[in-house]
Amino acid sequence: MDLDPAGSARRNACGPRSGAFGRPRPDPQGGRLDASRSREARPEETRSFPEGSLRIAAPHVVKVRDRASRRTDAQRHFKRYFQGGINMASIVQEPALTVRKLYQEYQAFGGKTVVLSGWVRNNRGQKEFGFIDLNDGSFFETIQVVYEDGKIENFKDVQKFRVGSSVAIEGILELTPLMKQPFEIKARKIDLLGDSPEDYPIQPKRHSREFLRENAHLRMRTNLFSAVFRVRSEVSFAIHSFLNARDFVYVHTPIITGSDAEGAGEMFRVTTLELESLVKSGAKEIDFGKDFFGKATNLTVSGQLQVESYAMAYRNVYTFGPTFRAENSNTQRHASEFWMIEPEIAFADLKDDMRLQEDMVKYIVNHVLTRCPKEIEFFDSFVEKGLKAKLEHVLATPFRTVTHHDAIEILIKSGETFENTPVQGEDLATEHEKYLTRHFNGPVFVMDWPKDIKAFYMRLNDDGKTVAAVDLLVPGSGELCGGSQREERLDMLLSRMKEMHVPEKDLWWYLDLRRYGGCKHAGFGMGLERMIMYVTGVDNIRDVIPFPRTPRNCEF
RNA sequence: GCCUCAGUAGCUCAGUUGGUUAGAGCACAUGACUGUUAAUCAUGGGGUCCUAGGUUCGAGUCCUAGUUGGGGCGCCA
Repeated sequence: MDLDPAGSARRNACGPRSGAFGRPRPDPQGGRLDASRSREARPEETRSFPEGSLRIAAPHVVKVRDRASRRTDAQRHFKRYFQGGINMASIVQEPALTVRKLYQEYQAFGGKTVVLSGWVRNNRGQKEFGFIDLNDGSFFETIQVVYEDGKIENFKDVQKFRVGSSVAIEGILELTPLMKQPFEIKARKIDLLGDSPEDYPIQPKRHSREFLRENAHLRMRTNLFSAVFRVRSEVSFAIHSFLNARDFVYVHTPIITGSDAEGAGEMFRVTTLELESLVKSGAKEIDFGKDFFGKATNLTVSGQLQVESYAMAYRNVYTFGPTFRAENSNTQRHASEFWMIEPEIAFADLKDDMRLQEDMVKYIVNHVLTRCPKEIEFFDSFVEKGLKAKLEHVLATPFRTVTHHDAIEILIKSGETFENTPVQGEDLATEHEKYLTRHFNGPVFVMDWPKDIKAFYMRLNDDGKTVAAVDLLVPGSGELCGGSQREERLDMLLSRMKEMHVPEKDLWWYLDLRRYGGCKHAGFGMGLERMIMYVTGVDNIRDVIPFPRTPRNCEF
């Protein structure tokens, strides 16, 4: 039994990650680095890190200094929840050194030996030396590795390492305050782990988005998509952390549904019936009683109805998962499979719902600006000029609100010539949304929609003509969120369902929510991909979802 | 689903009113180069011009159909 976390970390670090070089080297500096402290340190703190306390063990392994700081964050976390009896050292693995960590704390690593693994983004060989731009996936930026003839054993081979190859590198980190990059690695050893032959499609040059879409399994190795999908991860995390901090309960609503009354569009049929043999047997009708669930089933188009039932028990809840629409939509803003966040709040009205939307959007924007500054900088320069200023403006400004009636008035009085003439009581066309977001110069809520163009579950306003629905429009992504206060009055809900030909028998359980302890409540759906498009400036949904599914496209 | 534009080297593209052997940059290969950073320079290899049919003495170029991709609209998040 090994109760020494540092010792364990040392062994772990010499495992698969440093496998390229076998055993760890003896400590060249004979020193140690305070692991726990450096992990917590923010860059500005790191700069004033006392030089004397820095010592290093095996090349990239950070050891600890005293008993108080002997545990890593993860170990302390475990300790807090599982007091006693647990062997932390056997569970917690010291994370490998990454390029991200070096960029955060490079001052502290000056002159130290480091070990990295990653992929060659570019290799510029010259007669007696050369430069590899290494990206290890942990950080947007590459790190420059300098190799010299005589300083490494396999100079001639390394010169030939091609773009895309995976390599392991050992070398000394040198601070280079006068160069383009603040530091670089002087290599002592470079090993090829995986070659990348000359037909590797991703080259250090501009590729079209269309080409990269057809290489969706490789495109995240480019600057653009590396940035997009890291932001996607951060946006997702921000959503959970925003709602979790407000004590929302995360509900996993079903993917397969037996109801086709969700009313959000065409659905994908789920079946185990053997369609070929049905066709061959010449069957005129399909007996869904013989299907897997004993009834016709589909992929969900929304978890809203189910999550409403959880809101009637937990008060504040949300779903966050994939959603499927079989619409034959061919636009930059639609996909057949996408991710949606659907918060639902009890004892709340439309105003509360709008406040939540605004807070959530701002929280996400702030999180991405804080956590992905390099990525945002890149989007600002190469994707959407002025993106950063746009996002900062979003944070600084309250969202505007307009009723549907007033929005139509604005359009009518705008003097613009629209292809679709704006008419009171009718829906907004895409060109109308675009005009409104320009007019208000940022996100705008459009509320109180005509009841005939909205869903049956939306609460009828006192005017009897409109419902308490709201769309949040943003420049570029169009409708980012769509929400409403729900109709909690059973009689009103029933008459609306009758009006709109929604079958009561499938939704008996939904109606029960109004019968037993019903209360006013509201919620909304946010398209994850539309949020990502908004914060990155990337204008095609197919470029913000890892493997996009659209009509006639299900490759990968 | 409707409208529209495009498909030429591994990638990004040029290719004139139809005319001889279809070009460039990057990538790749070989060489040069003592600090490059989408390095640079020299040399070289690399093409079913999306597919099928048609017009023509002759088609990368014109016509028809198909196919794949882009953009706009509708449906929505």
